[in-house]
Amino acid sequence: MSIGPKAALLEEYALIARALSAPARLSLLEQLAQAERGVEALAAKTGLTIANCSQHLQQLRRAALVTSRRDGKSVIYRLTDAKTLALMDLLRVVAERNLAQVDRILRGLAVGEDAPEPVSREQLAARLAEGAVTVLDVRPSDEYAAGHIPGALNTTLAEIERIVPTLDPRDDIVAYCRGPYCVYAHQAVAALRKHGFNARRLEGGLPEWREDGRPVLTDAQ
Amino acid sequence: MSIGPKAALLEEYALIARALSAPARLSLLEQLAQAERGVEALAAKTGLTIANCSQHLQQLRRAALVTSRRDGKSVIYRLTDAKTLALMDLLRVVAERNLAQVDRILRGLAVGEDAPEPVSREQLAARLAEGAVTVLDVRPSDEYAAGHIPGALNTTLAEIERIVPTLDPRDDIVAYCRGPYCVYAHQAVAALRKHGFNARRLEGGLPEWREDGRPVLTDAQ
DNA sequence: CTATCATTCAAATTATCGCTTGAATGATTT
DNA sequence: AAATCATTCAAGCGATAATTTGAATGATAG
Repeated sequence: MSIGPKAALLEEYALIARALSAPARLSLLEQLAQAERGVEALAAKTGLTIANCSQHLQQLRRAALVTSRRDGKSVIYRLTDAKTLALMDLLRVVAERNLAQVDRILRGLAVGEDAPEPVSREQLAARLAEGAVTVLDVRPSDEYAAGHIPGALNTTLAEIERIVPTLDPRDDIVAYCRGPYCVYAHQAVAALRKHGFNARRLEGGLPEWREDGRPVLTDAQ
Repeated sequence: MSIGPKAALLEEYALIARALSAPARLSLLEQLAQAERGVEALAAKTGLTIANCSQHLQQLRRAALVTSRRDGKSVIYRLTDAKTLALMDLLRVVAERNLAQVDRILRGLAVGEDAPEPVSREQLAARLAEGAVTVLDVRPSDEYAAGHIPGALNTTLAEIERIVPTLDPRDDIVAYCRGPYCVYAHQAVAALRKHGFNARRLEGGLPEWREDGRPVLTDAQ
C-alpha cells in the first residue's frame, strides 16, 4: 500500500529530525563542526564504542547531514554543509527559550544571572584588531590544533588555574569553545570571574567564527 | 547514576528533535500554523484517532513546541512561538538540499523543472497594491475562514476546474496554501499552467505571510 | 448535584531504537 | 597474493515509541 506524496514528504522531513533526536548524534555533529574526523577519533571523543559510533554516523549519513570519504585505511566524515549547524543552533534556541529544565541546568553551571552578555563575533574581531583583548580557546589541544582564532591561547578547564597568574588583571578576556552546545567557555568565564577577571564569553564558537569567513589558524601537523 | 551537565543539555536538545521526528506530529504542527485548534478538529484534519492525536500533542507540549489553554469543554492547542515554524522550515530546506528522495517526490508532483520561481511575499504585496494579480487560496474552506490574504479567492484542488472558466487568461495568478510543507499550491499551479494560465506559487504560505506582519482577513463566525 | 462531553490516562501489542558482541568487508601494505 | 587494519554488518537484548481499546478525569450545563 502506497502513501500519498504529502505523507512521503513528511516522512523525509521526519527522517532529518530523527537523526538529530539522539544525544550521541548531536555530540558527533558538534565534534564534526570542529573538524572532519575518522570513526575512531570520533568514538574516542564522544565515548562511544567504535561499532556504535559507526552506526550513528550511518544514520546521520542517511539523513544527509554528514558525508564521508576514504583516506587511506580510514573513512573521514564531515558535515555536509553549514545548514546542519543552523539546525542544531535553532534546536538550542528553542530549548533555551521554552524548556525550564534547560534553564535549571545552565543555572547549575553558575552560568545564569550574573554572567555578562556574550561578546559578538563582530565585536571580538574589532577588538582583536586593536590588540585590546586576550582570547582563550577552551578546547582540547587537538581541536585547537585543527583550527583556532589567531592569537588565542589554548587552555583547558582543568588547567585554567595554572594560566591565571600569567594573565594581567586589567586585561579583558574573551573565552570560546566548540560552539553553542559547549559549556567549556561558560565554565571558564565563571572561573575567571571568581578570580576577579573581566571575562566574557564569545557568542558561538569556532565553527560559527569560521562560518563567518573570519581568519582561522591551523597548526602544521 | 547522574550524567554530566553537558549530556543533560544534549538530552534536552534531542527531546526537541524527537518531537519533530514523527510525520504525524509534523502534520499537527502544520495545522496549528494555520490556526489554533482543539483536539477533535486536529484529529479530523490529520486522520488520527482522538486518543492518538492527544498523545502526540502531549509530546509536542513536553518539547514546548505547543501550548494549550482550556476553552469551555475543549482544550485549544497553539504553537508556542514562531521559532517552531522556523525549525520546521529549516528541516525542509535541509531535506530538499540533501535528500534525493525529496527531489523525486516533488518531481512526481510535476512540480520540478518547468515550474517558475515562486513569488516572494514582498512582491505579492506590491502587486496586490496595484490590483494587478489574482490570488488563489488553495486550502480547505475552514482554514480559509480562519484567516486568509485579503482579496484571495478560496478554492480546492478538486474544484479548480470549476473556477478556471471564471478567470481571465490575461490575469497573473498567484496560488498559496498552508506553507512550505503543503503541496496544494504546487499542484494548483501545475493544473493552471496546463490550462495556459500564467500561474505562480507564493513563497511560503499563510503562516509565513502572517508572520511577516502582513494583513490577514478572518471571516466572522 | 448530577449528567454530559471533550480530553486524557492506562493497559496491551507491535515495531523500532540504542547498544553490545563477534564476524565480515574491503582497501592498503608488505 | 597474503596479511593487516579500520570500518561496517548482523544478530540479540532491553528499552522506548506508536497505535488501539476502553476507562477515568474534570469542567460545564442543566
